[in-house]
Amino acid sequence: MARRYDPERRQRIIDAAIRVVGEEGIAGLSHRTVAAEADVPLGSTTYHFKTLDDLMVAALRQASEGFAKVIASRGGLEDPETDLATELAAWMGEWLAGDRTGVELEYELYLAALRRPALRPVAAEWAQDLADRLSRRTDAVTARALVALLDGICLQVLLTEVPYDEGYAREVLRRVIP
Amino acid sequence: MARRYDPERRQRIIDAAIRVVGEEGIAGLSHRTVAAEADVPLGSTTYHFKTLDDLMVAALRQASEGFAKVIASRGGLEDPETDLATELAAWMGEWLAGDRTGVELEYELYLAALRRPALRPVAAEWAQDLADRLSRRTDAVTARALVALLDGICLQVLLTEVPYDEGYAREVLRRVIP
DNA sequence: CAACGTTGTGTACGATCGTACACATGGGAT
DNA sequence: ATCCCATGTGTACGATCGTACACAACGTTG
Repeated sequence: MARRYDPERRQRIIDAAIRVVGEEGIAGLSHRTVAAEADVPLGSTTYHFKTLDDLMVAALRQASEGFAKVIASRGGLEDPETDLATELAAWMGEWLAGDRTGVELEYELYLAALRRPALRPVAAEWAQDLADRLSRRTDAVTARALVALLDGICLQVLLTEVPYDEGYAREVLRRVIP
Repeated sequence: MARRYDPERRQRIIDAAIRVVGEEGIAGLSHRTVAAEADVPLGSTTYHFKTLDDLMVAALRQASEGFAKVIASRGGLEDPETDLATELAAWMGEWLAGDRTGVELEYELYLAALRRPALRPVAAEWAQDLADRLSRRTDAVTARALVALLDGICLQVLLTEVPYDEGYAREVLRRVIP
């Protein structure tokens, strides 16, 4: 039977789920594909996550935390000496220019909340965290508007394959900041 | 055998697909569910649409055209006497307050382009049409920015269940318009 | 050290899916 | 009138899915 003692089994399943979504999309997410990717038997994924929604919630939360760390590590966003619009436009450019799989993965999980109410609190927390962080540089209304505009600009790039235009992003972001 | 002569078969299948996506989401879309909804045999859906992507392209295109008609019928958007930000914020409020299924359906198909390259040209056309329409009231850069901001605000409402705030929308839209 | 509950494993069932294919039918071109 | 091909129908196959369940192993608690 060769039972494996694996105290981090649950975490490894989440990591595997994120890899699966990154490579195949949510459409390719199943208990079986995750089990194969994590190298655990089928029963193990169904034991730790009764439904796929549970698994997606865990994956979205982990993606959100990873995103928050990346944001936090970018000091320029908090430095009052920098221009906020310039900083945001530059950061978005780096993010979109990097690993496309990661960007698509995060947006796909985030947007999945549209049809899956279980994901909405996590998605809301994600957006709220980013807005809170921006609130250190501006007021709350502007912070929310910036989050909306950032999302909209990213979606235009991702959905329509229009190349990212940092100058355009900087310009319109600046308009929103009073 | 009772073969039915049905010259609008293809169109009825698209209509059925839109109803299925509206009620069950893209996850519930299959040749079989659409065939049942359209009251046609399975072979008929696979004949008219070889892949589900083909069917989604047709559905997205039809949704886009319906959306364009709704926009066009709203005269205020073109009337230079009205305030554009106020008009857009009011229109978004009506749209979001109306049939939620329709809103979710349109966004779900639109966002599906993230992972399905076949949908991207249609999604791009959708966004471009709206931007072109807005260009009659403002410049091209502002029009694109407005589309992005509208998308971002709608997503915040749909994903996080924050109630729509028309005053907030009007305010930030106004900032983008030079 | 014994009982128990958590964690892990293997397998099976019924449902659903995309796909393929053989065949029927009838409109329109010739 | 005849032929051809787009259109429509029915069925079957293999793959995959969620779910359930019986059982094994191990850590913990008493």
